[in-house]
Amino acid sequence: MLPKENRLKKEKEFEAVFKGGRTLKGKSAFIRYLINGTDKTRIGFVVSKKISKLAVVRNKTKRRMREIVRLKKDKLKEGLSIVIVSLPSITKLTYKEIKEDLENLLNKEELIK
RNA sequence: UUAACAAAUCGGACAGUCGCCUUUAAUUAGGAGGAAAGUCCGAACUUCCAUUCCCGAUUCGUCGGGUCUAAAAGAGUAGCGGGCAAUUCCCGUCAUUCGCGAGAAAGAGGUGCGAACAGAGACGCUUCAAUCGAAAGAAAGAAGCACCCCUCGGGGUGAGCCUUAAGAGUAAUCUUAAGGGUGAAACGGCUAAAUCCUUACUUGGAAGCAAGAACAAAUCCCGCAAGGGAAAAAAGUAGUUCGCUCGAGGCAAAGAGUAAUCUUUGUCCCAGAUAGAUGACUGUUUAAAACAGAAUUCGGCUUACGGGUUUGUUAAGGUA
RNA sequence: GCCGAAGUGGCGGAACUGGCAGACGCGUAGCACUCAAAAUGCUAUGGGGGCAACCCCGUGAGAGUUCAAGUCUCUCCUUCGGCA
Repeated sequence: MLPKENRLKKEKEFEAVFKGGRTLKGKSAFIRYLINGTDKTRIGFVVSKKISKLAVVRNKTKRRMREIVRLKKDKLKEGLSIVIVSLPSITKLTYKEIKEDLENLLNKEELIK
């Protein structure tokens, strides 16, 4: 789990990222990001009911993504707003496969320090 | 021993590293379920509406605050008795059906309207009729009980039904005895959880924690300003806090009761988030895997579920 | 999270208080008209069995009540809507 200051929370913040952000696409998820003008990097996760009807499965995928991002957090640039939206195929992948995929996305030049 | 039946119960553990939520002086303490699920019933709680009474105001029309749930209407329940805050729930019991059995299933008070098609006939009476087929049988929701005897048309016995009495039971009901009529018309055998009337009992209604309560910006407007915002509009908005977890609570013992359940005493505090906290990795245990994630809170019901454990009972077989 | 609604042929959409499911419209196929087509008219149109008469199964799925269920009751599935 991420500390509170690194979480994206407000409806408006999500809207801003979806409106103005740039997109990167992977196998398990896609990422939209935006420079928010503060010195904190904030990250939000989206797992819709289309991924799975079961709350257990949705919680699990969210927690896995959070864990991956938590371990990667220090290497990211500051002052970004990032939203990670999961794709339906994510439920078929193992933890290691998701980790590889997300790390590939986060290793792009614009995001890394 | 095998096969069953009925209950109860567990829902991985331990150690380490890195994180999250609540909490604390403190890495101090705690951190998803038996179904957290479906949202099918019921209750608590809150607001609104209606009603009763009281107080205050009044332009006598009503309005505001508090309090109560009387009547009617409406709603609910329906073998009988009990339990519960309450229920479509639970326990016991009764009659019925199923099973060799342990057991299981299910139960709508009274009266009437309506009740397709087929059929002589669908329940009150009268009248009519006595279906088709050699038979098995067919048609129907029903086709008119069983056995015995003979001279084939009757007779007898029993069951069923009705009445009365006695006994058992809180009651539904059961048992016994006596009497009665009855085999072609006495009795029994259909009628829904939908509609109407009615009986008994119970009950204010509706919406839901996104219920609701409190505090309350910026900007904007008025004003020279302090300040104000019921002159108009922004705004009682964004946001924050409360509601939010000590409860019809858990555990243990004693007592009442066939039981559901209740009473008393002792003891414990056991999630409270708000883009929403339980995760990731490693080791050991043979293997760690089922269904599945709290969102106002409880009580039920229902559905999903890998693998176990315990208790009681029944049937059949074996041994002593 | 809480509350509510719906599901019927290939499609839309009827079926009133339980009594012959599929009215009506669209579409599709065949025939007629035409040199040809359109338009129009007529006929057919859920599935299976049977020479035929006819029989059986079909209203999202599964149970129940009833003589009889698209309709009433319960469970499950899918889709849609409202509430800050």
